[in-house]
Amino acid sequence: MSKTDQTPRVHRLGDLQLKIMQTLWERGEATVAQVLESLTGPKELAYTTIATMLRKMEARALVAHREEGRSFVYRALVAAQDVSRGVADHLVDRLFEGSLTEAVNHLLTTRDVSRAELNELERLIREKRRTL
Amino acid sequence: MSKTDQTPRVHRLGDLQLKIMQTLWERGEATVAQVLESLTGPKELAYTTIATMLRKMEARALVAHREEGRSFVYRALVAAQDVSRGVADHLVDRLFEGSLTEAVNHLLTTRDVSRAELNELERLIREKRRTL
DNA sequence: GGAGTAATATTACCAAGGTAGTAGTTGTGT
DNA sequence: ACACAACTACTACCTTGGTAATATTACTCC
Repeated sequence: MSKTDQTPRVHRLGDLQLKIMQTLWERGEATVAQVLESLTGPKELAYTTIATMLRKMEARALVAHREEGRSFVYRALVAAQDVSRGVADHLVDRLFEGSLTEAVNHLLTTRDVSRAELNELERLIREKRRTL
Repeated sequence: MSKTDQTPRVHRLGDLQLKIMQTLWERGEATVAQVLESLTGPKELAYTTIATMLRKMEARALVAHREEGRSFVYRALVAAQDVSRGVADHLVDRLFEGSLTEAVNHLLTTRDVSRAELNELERLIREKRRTL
């Protein structure tokens, strides 16, 4: 680790942070304005809110920017996979003591699941088994 | 809603809060000292840390207490199911746009899964299908 | 060159989680 | 009665996420 630790704790990203990351993952790069645009939702956020958040995220090494004219073009520094993995693992550990089957079981019993989804899940399992 | 809203946002419980809740769920009731005892881990927390946290949680209507002698005996006010459901749902929505199969797929591909677990998962799916 | 505008920079606030010290209270044993 | 131990109450502080206003800078267009 060269400078100030690095290695951001990828789990525990806030909701807004996640949404911003998702925009960056989708588009590869985005300016503040573009991130703001992509954030459709009930509540319209202020331009500076996004800008501030991005700067905070840069301080945590989640994103980086390059300058293009007078604008900053941000990109993600962490992969979507790493984040989902971090968040999901953290949750499985916290709630189900690391048991994957417990977690899936919970999802199956508390959510509405269609027959088609069940089929899809079985397909995924069979596929996974083949790679084992 | 009679007083100050009620209805705690059960997702977004902190790590410590979750651990405390789990102790309460397991034991039904517990004093501060008992919660502290049950929190084995690398870092020893101070007695007052637990006490303060419990008071904050009571303010958020996550727990309640009764007095027994000079001690407070706390109990959970929200069910384990509700919390895991809230947390898990929130995560599936945030990360996988509500897609259960996406979520499970992610778990399967990023984690080590044993053959036995895969079998168990298939069993769960078959069982779920029967109740549909 | 001055007005307007689009960006970033700075600053501020609030809420919540986490952590804990200190102060006050009260029961208990000698 | 008095010290001690066990508790709660109060206070404080730090961090992070979230939200945004205000200030500054710089480009662009008459």
